[in-house]
Amino acid sequence: MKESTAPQGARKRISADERRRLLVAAALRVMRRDGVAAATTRAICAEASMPHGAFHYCFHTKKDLYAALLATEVEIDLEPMWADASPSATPAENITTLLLAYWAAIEAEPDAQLVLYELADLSLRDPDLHDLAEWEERAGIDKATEAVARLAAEGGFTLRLSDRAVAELVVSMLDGVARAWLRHRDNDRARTALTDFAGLLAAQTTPTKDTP
Amino acid sequence: MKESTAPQGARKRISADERRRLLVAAALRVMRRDGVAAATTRAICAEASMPHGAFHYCFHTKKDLYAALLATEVEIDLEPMWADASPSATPAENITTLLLAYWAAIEAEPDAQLVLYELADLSLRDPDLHDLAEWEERAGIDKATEAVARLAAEGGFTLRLSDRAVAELVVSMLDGVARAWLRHRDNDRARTALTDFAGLLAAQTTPTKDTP
DNA sequence: GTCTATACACGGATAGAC
DNA sequence: GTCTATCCGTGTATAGAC
Repeated sequence: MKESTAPQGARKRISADERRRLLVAAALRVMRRDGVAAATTRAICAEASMPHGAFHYCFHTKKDLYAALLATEVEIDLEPMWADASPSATPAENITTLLLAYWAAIEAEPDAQLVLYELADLSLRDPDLHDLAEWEERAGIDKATEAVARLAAEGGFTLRLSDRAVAELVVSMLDGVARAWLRHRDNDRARTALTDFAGLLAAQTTPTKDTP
Repeated sequence: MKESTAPQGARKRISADERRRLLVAAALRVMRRDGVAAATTRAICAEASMPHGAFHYCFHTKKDLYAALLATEVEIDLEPMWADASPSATPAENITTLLLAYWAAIEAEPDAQLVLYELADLSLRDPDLHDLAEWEERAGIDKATEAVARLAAEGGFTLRLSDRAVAELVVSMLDGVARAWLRHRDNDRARTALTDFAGLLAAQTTPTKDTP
């Protein structure tokens, strides 16, 4: 109670909220290293240097941890990738550049990506987690839609399909290519596929008439 | 040893090979119904009306069952789908028709598809299963490549990209769309995406000059 | 409020009976 | 060759100590 008198009394005393944060981080490390299946409550607590019992004090059920992970899950930040896009390049070049920039982020952290997919699979079976995954997907499509709109605007072209339709195709294609890559691990094949796909999209563009 | 004398002795006597077959079938049923995670050795044996011990007598380890499943895994039969393709239709129409026909097969058995994906995820983590999954993928691409070639020939057009490149894109896109659909379960969205994609491919075609 | 030790259930695997 | 009883490890949850 006497919060001002005994600073050393807080030696091991951590708030439940902080513990949750630590456990989520530890869980992610274990999952990336050994897979989602290996991320048992015991393994996670060991990783976080906590007693086993701490887990259920913080999360009550393991599903809650999954939910926290799905909510926390880091999205790839598109912002720095726009640096490579240029108004002087052709639509095909700009689309390819952005697609490959995004791909590089995936390729750089394959384990993180795999965890994402394993969690996604989990959420497909569990009704409680399903809503969360669906929401997450909507957010991804929305973000992609914005990116498509911005790319068209900055690149000076318009697409035959709606921004949203293109975004859906892009997200699905990236998902499919990423999963295929996790199997064959052939960087060139993945990049070639995305470049080919960019070509397909570029063929749907017409230049905006503001530079006659 | 006396194989000719005691027919009634075979009352409950089943060959190990036959048992394996039965267990694989039972495993698939359980997995489709309750998910791969719920397909424990006990649950599988119960489904097959066998004693628990029978499992390890037939498979020695559970991983062997996974391997058997990945090898057995049914592929979607393309053959009947060609019926709908017609030489008089446009390339766009023919591509769309075939893509949607394939999609219908996936949509008709969502649970089977989910199991396929769950097993695929498993194989990504396990080095022993990885090779098997990779081989399976090659086979899928090969089959798709043939289908693309046949479609181009029968539809009377050629594609700007190689048959194989197109096949890779198609397989990845189908994979991505299928997984997205497993989340949102919106049939229209999936069909629209595939139709849009077919349009992208159709734009890459030029008619073969044999009907001047 | 924070933490630990323990109970309980279950899955995979095996030794040994039939 | 077929099957049963049992072991060991592991995951989840809780009762109760600090």
